[in-house]
Amino acid sequence: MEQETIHFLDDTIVDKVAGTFKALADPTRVRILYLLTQKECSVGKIAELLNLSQSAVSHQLSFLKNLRLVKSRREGQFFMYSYDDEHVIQLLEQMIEHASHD
Amino acid sequence: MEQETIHFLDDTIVDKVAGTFKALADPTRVRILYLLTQKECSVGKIAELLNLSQSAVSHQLSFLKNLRLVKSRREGQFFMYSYDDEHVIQLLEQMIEHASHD
DNA sequence: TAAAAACATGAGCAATTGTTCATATATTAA
DNA sequence: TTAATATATGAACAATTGCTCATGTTTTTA
Repeated sequence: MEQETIHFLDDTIVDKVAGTFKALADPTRVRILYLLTQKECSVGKIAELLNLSQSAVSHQLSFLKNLRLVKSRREGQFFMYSYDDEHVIQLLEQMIEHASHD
Repeated sequence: MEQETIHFLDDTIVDKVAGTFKALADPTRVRILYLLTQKECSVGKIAELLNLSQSAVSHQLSFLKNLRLVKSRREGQFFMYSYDDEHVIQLLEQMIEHASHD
């Protein structure tokens, strides 16, 4: 009789995994994060480049910042945003690569 | 004057990326996919092992199958499900690894 | 100091999501 | 054939999401 040992994920891990993927599961956030892989940007610049409202961008950045996927630094009247989780950015880039190849 | 060339993602790519990440953005689907990394399973077995209703599992499998992340084969009265996108499974495993390490 | 610019944030709303419940279909056993 | 088992699926419903709109805060400019 065959015995297979199955491993189950802890709730905290599952929620963290799903929660982080959720950050990548929206077109607007994908665009924002992909932009930030190329250039540190202010909120207004992101809105301009991606053709989004200032408020929408700010809300999404707030979301991403809570998950520590992006960080910001003040520069005069601007807030310059950049990514803050290289591993997650790598996963995003891998998925873009994957989605581009079929 | 500094010039930076910025690349923008096509809509179809963005939607595909976000759509695939959406599949990984729910705790139930993460559990199901992680189980399937270890063992081909019937619908009822998944429901039993993960303590979910048959209907909930079936709906989620239907969702995952539409994205070609899982496949099924008939075995008598059972439908045996397994994963069908090794690359996406790798991304899931990487995120689990990442989430486990802090 | 007053106005403008950049950003954050709460409320509200339509759209989407994940589940349950009821029921339909298909296979196997009696 | 009939009953039981395994799965699929549509409807409905509460919860969540992502946006807009209005407004608040901070910094810079006039």
